[in-house]
Amino acid sequence: MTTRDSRERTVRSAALLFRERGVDATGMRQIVEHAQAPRGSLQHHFPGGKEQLVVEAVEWIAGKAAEPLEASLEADPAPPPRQVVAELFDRFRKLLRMTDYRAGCSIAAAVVDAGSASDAVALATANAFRRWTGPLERALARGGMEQARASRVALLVISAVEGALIMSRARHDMEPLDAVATEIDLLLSAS
Amino acid sequence: MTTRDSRERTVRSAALLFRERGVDATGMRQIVEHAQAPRGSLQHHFPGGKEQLVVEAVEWIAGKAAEPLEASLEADPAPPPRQVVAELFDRFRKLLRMTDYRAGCSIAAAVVDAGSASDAVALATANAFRRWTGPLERALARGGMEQARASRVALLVISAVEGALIMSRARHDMEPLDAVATEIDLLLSAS
DNA sequence: CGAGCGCTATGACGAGCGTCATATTCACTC
DNA sequence: GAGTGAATATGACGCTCGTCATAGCGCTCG
Repeated sequence: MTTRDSRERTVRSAALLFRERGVDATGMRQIVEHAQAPRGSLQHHFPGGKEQLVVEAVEWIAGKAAEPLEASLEADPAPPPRQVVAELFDRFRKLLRMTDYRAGCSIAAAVVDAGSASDAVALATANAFRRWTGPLERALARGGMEQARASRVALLVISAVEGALIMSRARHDMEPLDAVATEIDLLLSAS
Repeated sequence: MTTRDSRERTVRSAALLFRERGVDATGMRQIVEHAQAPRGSLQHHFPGGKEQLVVEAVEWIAGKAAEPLEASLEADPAPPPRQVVAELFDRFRKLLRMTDYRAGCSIAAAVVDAGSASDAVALATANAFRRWTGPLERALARGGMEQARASRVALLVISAVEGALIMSRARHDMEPLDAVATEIDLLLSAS
């Protein structure tokens, strides 16, 4: 019932707050408050403490973001890679616009703030990125791209998105993300 | 004498610590300790508090990283853009290797941790990125690339570097950075 | 010599942090 | 309806944080 809801809401709120303020600057009290969840359940649901919450938040947001990618992999008339990538950029464009350039990527935040300090977090972030590059790589290969190149291009696309997200946040404008989207599309067209 | 040294060492240490642990997780006491600088001078040298220190650290590291780019712009036999970019990747490869994948980019750390909270930091990070894209863009344009495209490609290169840095840190291996370097070089070859 | 100033030393302040110990309430089964 | 374990409430713990107030150096210049 509301019980499992409250646990899930906590994980979700953690991910949302992390991507705006960073992991370290986000306190557990703020998380449960944002989630409208009881503070008393923190030690019950997350006995592993903040580290566990960070890991679960990373996994949650990774799944959330990987869904559309995996979905388009299984779609009947498989959409061309160009379209899959374009939609990926669109989602981040919308995120930046909706939060007035305040939000970034929760996973990047976890890497920057806690990646060097906790092996568990480092592992979670590495897996999270693979959930993005994996489907993308398969989509590219199925689109006719040589396997080794598909692997590299998938890494390039995700790297470019992550980096452009940071630059657009810093500049408070969409130019980096737009420019990167344009050039990546060009690259995919020339396949 | 040692006086100005100590101030500069503090800024330098701040930048170095930020890129490993993030801005928020790095305390002022740790910074002066790392810099072997007197704690008492903090309020004297940085009356603006931690925010000022973050801004100066961002400016310092941005200059440090922009130096080679600007230098190759003024070199007599101007090196081809491909080489300039390759050397850029090499420097970050070395950084990752030397710190066992613990270090990332101080500027990215500042954006993630404090970019949304402080206008001064946001401005400093935006300017820092421009100090990288600017010379790169001019190098590309001088290499024969159309101006609008040179601007986009410069943004792509820096974005890709920043993103690959994050992914390589998370995975503790060089594959993302290597893959991105390869693909970017391919893109520049096809110019 | 001594006044002034750049720099440093030191300790305290209030706030927030993550964590824990200890109840208390709730839901559900025998 | 008693009992049982999951879920929540509450407050305190020790620690670190950024900042500040206050004082003490060491140097130069009048």
